[in-house]
Amino acid sequence: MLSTDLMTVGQVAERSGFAASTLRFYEREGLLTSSRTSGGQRRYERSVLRRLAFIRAARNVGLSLDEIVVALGQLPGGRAPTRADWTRLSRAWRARLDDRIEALTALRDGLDSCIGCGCLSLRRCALSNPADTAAGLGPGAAYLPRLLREPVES
Amino acid sequence: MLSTDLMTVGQVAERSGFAASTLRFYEREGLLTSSRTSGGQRRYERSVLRRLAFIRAARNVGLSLDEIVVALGQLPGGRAPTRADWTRLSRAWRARLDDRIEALTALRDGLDSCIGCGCLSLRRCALSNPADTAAGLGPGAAYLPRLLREPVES
DNA sequence: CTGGAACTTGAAGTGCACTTCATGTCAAGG
DNA sequence: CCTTGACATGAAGTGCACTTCAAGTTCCAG
Repeated sequence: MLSTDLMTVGQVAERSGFAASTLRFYEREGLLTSSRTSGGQRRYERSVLRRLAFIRAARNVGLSLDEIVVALGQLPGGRAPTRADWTRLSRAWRARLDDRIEALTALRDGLDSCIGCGCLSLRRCALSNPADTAAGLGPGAAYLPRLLREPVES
Repeated sequence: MLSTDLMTVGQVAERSGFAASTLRFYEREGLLTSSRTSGGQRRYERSVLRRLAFIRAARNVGLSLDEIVVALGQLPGGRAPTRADWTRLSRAWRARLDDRIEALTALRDGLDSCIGCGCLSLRRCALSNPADTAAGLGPGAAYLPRLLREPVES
C-alpha cells in the first residue's frame, strides 16, 4: 500500500473520467494544482476529485473554463474548501439553468406556432429571429455541446 | 427600380442579419446557392431569405451546419419549397427541443439535491456524472452557444 | 465615362477546449 | 540492476463556425 494517499495522474484520470491530458491542460489553465515528486511527477490529493466534480458540473451547466477559473477563485484561500463552500458556489447556477430552460422553452413554443403557420418569417418568427443568435459576439464557434446535439434523422 | 427582384449579398446580409462573409461561407459549405451576374457577382432570389431563416432557426435549435445541410437536402429537388415543406422539416425539431429541455431540467433538479447535500460526488451526483459530458466524442470544443452562456457574477 | 462603394477570391486568423505527437525521464516489480 | 509502463514537456493538430485580410474586379449614380 501507499505510504500517503496521494494519487498519480493516471489514477485521477481513471477515477474522475477526465483524460490525463485534460488534467495537465487544466493545470496549465489554472483550474487545478498538484504537488510534485522529487522526480517531477504530479501527485494529487483526494480533494482534487471534488474539485474535478465541480468543474464537470460547471461545464455541464454551460460555464466556460474562464468562468470556472473565476468561480474557483471564490473558494477560501487558506483552508480546504468545505461542503458549504461548494454549495455556495453551485447555488448560483440554479438561476442560470432556469434562464437556459426558459430560453429553450420559448424557442419550443415559438416552434409550435411556426409549425402551425409555416412562416419562418425573418421578422416575426421567434425561431429565426436574428437577435436570438450569437451573431456579433466575435469569431469562433458557438454551438451546443455534442451531448445535446445528437444526429437527427428526419 | 430594379428590372428583376434579385438581391446582392449586401442586401441579403442586411435583410437576413447574416454577415456577407457568412453568406459566402454558407455557399461554400453547400447551404446556399446563388446565380451570378456576367461580372461574377452573386445574385440571390428572395426565397433565400426563407432558407436563411430556416438555417438560423436550426442553429438556434442546436443543429450543426452539417446537420442542416442534410436537412436542406430533404427539400424537393425540382420545385421551389412550399410552406408545407419547411413545416415538415422543422417539425422534427420539436422532439429535439423537448429532449434538450428535459436534459436541462434533470440537471436543475439534480442541482437542487446537490445544494441540499453539498456532495458533488463523482459517483452519485447527477451534475458531475462523467457520462453526462461530451467526453470521448473526439477533439474540439463542445460548449454552449454564447447566447446561453452570459457571464455569471457570483 | 469616371470614381468610389460594393463586390470577388483564396488564404490565413480566431476562439474554445482539448488531443496528439515526439522525445525523453521516472518509478517500482522481478 | 533492469526493464517496462507510466509519467514529463513543448509544440502542433483538431473540430466547428466563422471573420479578416490582401489584392484585385464590377457596378452604377452622377
